[in-house]
Amino acid sequence: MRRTKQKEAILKVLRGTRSHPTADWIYGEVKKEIPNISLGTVYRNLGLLSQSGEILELELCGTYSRFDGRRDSHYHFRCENCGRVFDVDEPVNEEIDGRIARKTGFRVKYHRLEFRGVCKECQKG
Amino acid sequence: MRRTKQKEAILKVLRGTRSHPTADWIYGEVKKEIPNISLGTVYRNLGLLSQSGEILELELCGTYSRFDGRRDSHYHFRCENCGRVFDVDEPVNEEIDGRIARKTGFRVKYHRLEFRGVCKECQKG
DNA sequence: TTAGGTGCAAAACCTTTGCCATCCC
DNA sequence: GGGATGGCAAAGGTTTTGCACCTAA
Repeated sequence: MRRTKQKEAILKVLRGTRSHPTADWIYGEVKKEIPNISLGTVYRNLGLLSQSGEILELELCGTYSRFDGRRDSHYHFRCENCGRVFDVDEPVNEEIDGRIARKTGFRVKYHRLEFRGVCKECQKG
Repeated sequence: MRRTKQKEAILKVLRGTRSHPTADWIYGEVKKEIPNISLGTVYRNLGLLSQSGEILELELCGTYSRFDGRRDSHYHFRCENCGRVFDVDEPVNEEIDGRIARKTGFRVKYHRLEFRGVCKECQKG
């Protein structure tokens, strides 16, 4: 991966905030330093950086939302190869929400836990 | 929320699968029963149903991706009111991935844990 | 009766891509 | 020099919305 001033600037913005910004917000910030940078470049670099592990893309949804008809709380496993989502049969940790609430002062309603990796079928290939 | 045959059909499809489908797949299934249903209706009903808690929308990302400049593994809290994402200072559970891997046969690389609720600032309002 | 729901189509939106110029190694 | 990048703009694909017509309650 080549080092460019655009990439540096994006990284600097990202390291300098704790706000988990969107691509568009990053674009706005970087624009202050490189006025003619394009949004496409921001996206391309975010992709490169997260691919190389230098940054983290939160909640990589695939591209579209998925829905679940189960009403009980449960966890998920997402295969990074085929994109499928499986239910995981692991007891839900009931006490952790309260602990986080006490620690942070936030009102915690519930939590979402998702494992990532490669499903059985994709391991064969 | 009014009961309509479209809503019933969507719910039936969703309850009858374990595949965590996308809106578009659901649309295709429901179309078999109600050929002239529109994709807009599917989206509207999925919204209503998940709002009322009858179904679960996985990975409600807001609409766009968010990025994080931190490289170490950590957890997040997402405020359902203002949409902001915060880091949570809770030690990462290192052993759970192995346990899930043994149990499921999947290769588990890591997990993503996100708490949901209302942040301190939004509680004031 | 009437507020909420539906179909259709267009709009909105975020993200990706093609093309060509430019820059780093 | 030559392949990787950048800028620009158009394309892509999912989701939302406006509007006029229904329909469940």
